[in-house]
Amino acid sequence: MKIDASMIDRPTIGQVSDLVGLSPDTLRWYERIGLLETIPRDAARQRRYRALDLDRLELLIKMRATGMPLTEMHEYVALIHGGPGTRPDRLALLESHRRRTLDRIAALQQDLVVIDRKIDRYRNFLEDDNAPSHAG
Amino acid sequence: MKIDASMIDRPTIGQVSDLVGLSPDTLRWYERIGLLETIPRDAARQRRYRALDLDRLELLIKMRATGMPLTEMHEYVALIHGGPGTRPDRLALLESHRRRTLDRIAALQQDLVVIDRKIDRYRNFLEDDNAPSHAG
DNA sequence: ATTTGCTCTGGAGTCAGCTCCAGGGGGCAT
DNA sequence: ATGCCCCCTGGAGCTGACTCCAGAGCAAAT
Repeated sequence: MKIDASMIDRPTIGQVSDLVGLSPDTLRWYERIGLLETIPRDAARQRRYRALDLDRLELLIKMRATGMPLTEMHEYVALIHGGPGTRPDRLALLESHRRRTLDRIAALQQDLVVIDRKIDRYRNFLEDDNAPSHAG
Repeated sequence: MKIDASMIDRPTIGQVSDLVGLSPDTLRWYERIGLLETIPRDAARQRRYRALDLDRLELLIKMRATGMPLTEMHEYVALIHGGPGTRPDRLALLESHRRRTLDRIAALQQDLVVIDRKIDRYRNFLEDDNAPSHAG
């Protein structure tokens, strides 16, 4: 196999999959539903991802990881398609997502308090089992 | 309607729903799949939740809120059914969930970094738009 | 006595987000 | 030229977690 620039710069779907941790099926599916642009194909009609596709993908993955629903990612992509004039809207969308994520982190910490209380109760049970009554 | 102790101590499904924020359908469904014990019924065959049902429910809700899948909640309930001898296992389950939740919080914060970078880029775009070149 | 409102059961439907599959290449190692 | 491995498309299938519905009961209000 001859090595050319496209091999280095333009990974195939399997390489991207290994790189970012999404399955090839998921990558194809993101493209189908319009989260990614149509990825350019090589002579054999196989996908070759460009740097800009990977950049978009990185952001999408972080959005997903922080719990943004696909519908909202769709909105974001639609704004991109709307051109530079939509930058304030994109900023607003990201800022509001950021706020929500911080709120969710705070909520998680609160929820953990209840679980921690339960953990403490179980720890006490176990202590009592090991030292049933040192005054008996 | 005569007010008796059961009205105060034993809320109906609607009252519990208002209290905890799960729909009556979801409460019935949690019972069906065995996350909650069979709730005792009153003379009219309607559910009357006891304090211990509500305690369990509170924990389940916090488990869900912190992302524990139903299957693992099932395991926890199965351990309860296994009697006091399973307390070490229940503790282990809760502790491992606690760890995972802390890890997830850390991951969320990391993921936000990428989003924050994007936000900064958009902020810079907007600044440039407002003051295109102060040396022009 | 009829309407209103909550509840019941059991089963079906929904939605998000993937995941799998059939049927068909291309390219390279043996 | 025969595997083998990865890739293609389009559509179907799956899982988790609910959510809705039909058909019925009881009880307080009008």
